Amino acid sequence: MPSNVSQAWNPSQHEEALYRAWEEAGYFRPETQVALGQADPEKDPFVIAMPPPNVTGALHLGHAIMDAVEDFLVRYRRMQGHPTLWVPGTDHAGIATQSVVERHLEAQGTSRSDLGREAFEQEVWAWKDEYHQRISSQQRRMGIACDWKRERFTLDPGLSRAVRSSFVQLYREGLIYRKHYLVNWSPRLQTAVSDLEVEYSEETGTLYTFRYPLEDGDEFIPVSTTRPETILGDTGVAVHPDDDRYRRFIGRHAVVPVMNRRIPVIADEAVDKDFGTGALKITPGHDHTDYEIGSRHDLSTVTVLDRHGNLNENAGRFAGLDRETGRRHVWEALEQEGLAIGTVQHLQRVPRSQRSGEIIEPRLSLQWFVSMQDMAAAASDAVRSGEIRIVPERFEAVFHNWLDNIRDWCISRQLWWGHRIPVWYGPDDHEFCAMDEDEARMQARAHYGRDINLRQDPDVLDTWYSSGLWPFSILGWPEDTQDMRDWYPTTVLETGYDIIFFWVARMIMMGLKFTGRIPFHTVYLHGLVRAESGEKMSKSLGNAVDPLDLIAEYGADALRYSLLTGITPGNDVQLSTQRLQSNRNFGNKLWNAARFASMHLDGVDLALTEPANRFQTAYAVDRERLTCLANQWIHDRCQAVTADVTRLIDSWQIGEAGAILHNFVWHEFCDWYLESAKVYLQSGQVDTVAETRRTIAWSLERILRLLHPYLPFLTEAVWKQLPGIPERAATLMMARWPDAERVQPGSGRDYALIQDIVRTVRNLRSEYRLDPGRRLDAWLVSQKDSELLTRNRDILCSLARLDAGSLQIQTETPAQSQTATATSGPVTIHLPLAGILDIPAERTRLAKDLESLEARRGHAVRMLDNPGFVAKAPSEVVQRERDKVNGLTSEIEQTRTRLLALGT
RNA sequence: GGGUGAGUAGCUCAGCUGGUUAGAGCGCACGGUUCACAUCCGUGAGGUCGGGGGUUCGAGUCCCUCCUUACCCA
Repeated sequence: MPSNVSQAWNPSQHEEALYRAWEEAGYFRPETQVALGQADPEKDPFVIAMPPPNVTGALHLGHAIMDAVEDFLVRYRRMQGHPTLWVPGTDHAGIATQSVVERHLEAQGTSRSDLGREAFEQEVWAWKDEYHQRISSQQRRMGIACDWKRERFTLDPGLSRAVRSSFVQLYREGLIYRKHYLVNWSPRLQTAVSDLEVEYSEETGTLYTFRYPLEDGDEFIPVSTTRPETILGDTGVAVHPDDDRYRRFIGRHAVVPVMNRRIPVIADEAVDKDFGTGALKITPGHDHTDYEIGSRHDLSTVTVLDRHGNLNENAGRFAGLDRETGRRHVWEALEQEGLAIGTVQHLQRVPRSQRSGEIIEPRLSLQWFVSMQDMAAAASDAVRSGEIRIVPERFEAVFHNWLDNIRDWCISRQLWWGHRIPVWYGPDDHEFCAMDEDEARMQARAHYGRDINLRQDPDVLDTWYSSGLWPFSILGWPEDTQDMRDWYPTTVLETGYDIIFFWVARMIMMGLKFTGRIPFHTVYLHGLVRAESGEKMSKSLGNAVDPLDLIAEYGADALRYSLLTGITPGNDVQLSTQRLQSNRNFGNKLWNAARFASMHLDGVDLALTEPANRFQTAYAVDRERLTCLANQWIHDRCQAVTADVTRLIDSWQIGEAGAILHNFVWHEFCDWYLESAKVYLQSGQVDTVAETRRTIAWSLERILRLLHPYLPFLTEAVWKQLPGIPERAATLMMARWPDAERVQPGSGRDYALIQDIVRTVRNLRSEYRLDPGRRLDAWLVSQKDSELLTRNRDILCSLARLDAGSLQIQTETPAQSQTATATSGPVTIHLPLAGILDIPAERTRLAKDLESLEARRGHAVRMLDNPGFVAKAPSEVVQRERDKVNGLTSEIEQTRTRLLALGT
């Protein structure tokens, strides 16, 4: 790296160019890994099917976290030499995309029905093209290393074939069926939606109580309802069989007010005696619970609302009114007839569309369903047996709970955007389910004995149906492709916990059903990104943040690093600009450390290792032959950090691993090692300088590898400027993740003592407000470590700013009384401060030190005095406490002696 | 009604098999033009780990219970 590079890391100057170079070189493709000989064929392939973002709109931070985590995993495994494939793609998102395009058309003064189906579909395709473009450019700016050549869209021909093929199979097995059923109807979007697409919100409404007149006599049953307009569709009144108040009515008949329809009074245990009046009006056509009760008692179903949610011809004189108006009018009618009892404010659960927020209307209609029972059981088993692992584990309970109580899945949607249901009807409505119209026609000819005109079912499938096939449809299923053989099952499915039912569970069910195998081995669930205010980020709330805005300000690396280190699996993350800023600073810190290194490595010929796989090439440094303490220390620390980071990542603790790297790079490598190395580099001793240069290069290169999955751009930019290695491995992306070597236990002790002495001197300097630039005289008194101190006196002098000429390292306490004194473990430090020293203040300070030392020793002594501790705690823990007591005892002695010397 | 998460420094959060004096970033105080970096350097203050009980030689960490809060399912 030329040392005249800019003083600050400037992401925008490098990131896009680096990405283009990676992509053009084909580094994102497993084929390149193999061709270069970087991948180890013995290792398991690592495969991720990217959760396809909706083409509804641009990505927000919720997607960015997904990109960051998956890219992290992919880069990490690729560096480890696993053949690695990450397949990107997008989802057509039926209902969501259709409604945004409809809104868009509305704004232009036209509409879906004006355009007609074909023209409307063209509009949506245009929308899709635009946003697909936006999305993939956003993802490229994030730096994601996915195989763009394998990119898929859920409406691609191949994926459409997968949809039809799976549908036909389920249909033929009798697992897909069509029936009239009370489904969740979205009046504005004019379609059925699944149970999962309905959200319930607690809202204050009105509970209306009225008299349900009996057919015979003038008795009545008091009944409460939140929806008087549905009285028009009542077909029964239910009470609890054990309810003494109403038992005498059971089996008799009531009369629907206004409509004068005769309906039975029935007994059903589902009635809650303690809610309202304890009696229930039954409207099977407009309420899920009523529908079930109605089915049990063979009640007829009357539908009084049409597809727009307005009262229909069955509502008699109220026909044509909307729901709200109808409600008012019906209640007024009850009041006029003297049947109204009263109203009361009431907190109720209102079903609303997850998409549009409008109130969902239960509505009887003819829909397609998938029978879920067996598929759900198989999915549950796959997780229970451990074949599929969910991280974090607690979500397994959520997963099982849903599958164990599953209901059949309503898959038909009355939309124009999506996979058309592959069923054709004859004139008598006979169904022909087939891969395409030709095949349906052949079936029809066989059925009718002649050619006949067929019409295809107008409905499309729920988007999640095609998403459920994603992990294998993207690899070419149902064909027996090479990709299926090479890459299926995939390895990790990474996504947010909010779609565990919608998507994860369905992929497992459909994967097992259609491929006979699990679709992935591990499910890793990340938390949701919340706005700085703490609320959920969403487009409808208008608080969605475009990752590109943050990237423009802080760089992609800082954004990625913030997302990766801010997270714990399954927990939400609140992203603050402060965090982004500090992580941008971290990048800059590393950049400058590299800049410093380059000043000393420029033009230096560094020996390289010659590993069997050239991607493992490192700078040749033999730990055994290192002679300088700081060089030994940083070498050992790099090994220990490598081990820690690898272990943490392997146990999904990506955030913790990142935090360790941050602290290591900043507060060990930069603050201590490089500062120590400066001393060696200026020593003028050829061997010391050479060893230090090698060690700087080796440790910096190690750090770049460890940080690459977090900060791909910065690390690559720096790494490419290093001497020697890039010529061998071409890109840091492909450089081998380092194996950690074992470190001698206790190896860090000597350097830690040096650090402690330096800190103690700095502390004294600060307490005495000594001029920071002034070189201090000092005496270091030590019984056993004087050789160590002597050997490292240059480092001590430089880091603690001691005067080299007057630094004394000795075994005897000096007689001088005008000194500030402190202990650093076995070393006592005296700073002669004749004329400055404030003896009473010094005495106070030492007394405080003494107090703290004694408190710590007291704590340890009490532990050792406890026979249970000595007998039961592991021996190394006990030994540690013993060593502590010994060390503290001598420090206490030193401090006491000093206090005595100061007099009283 | 059932379930899950969160509650640790002023703020945002780590702390995963129980074991030094509980950490980080930001903020705060004091001091710094040390030739990689002011997107910086040095020093420091600040916490009864939500309350109570229990298990244990030892609990932020395990168990019970309660409180606050967010979310999921019905």
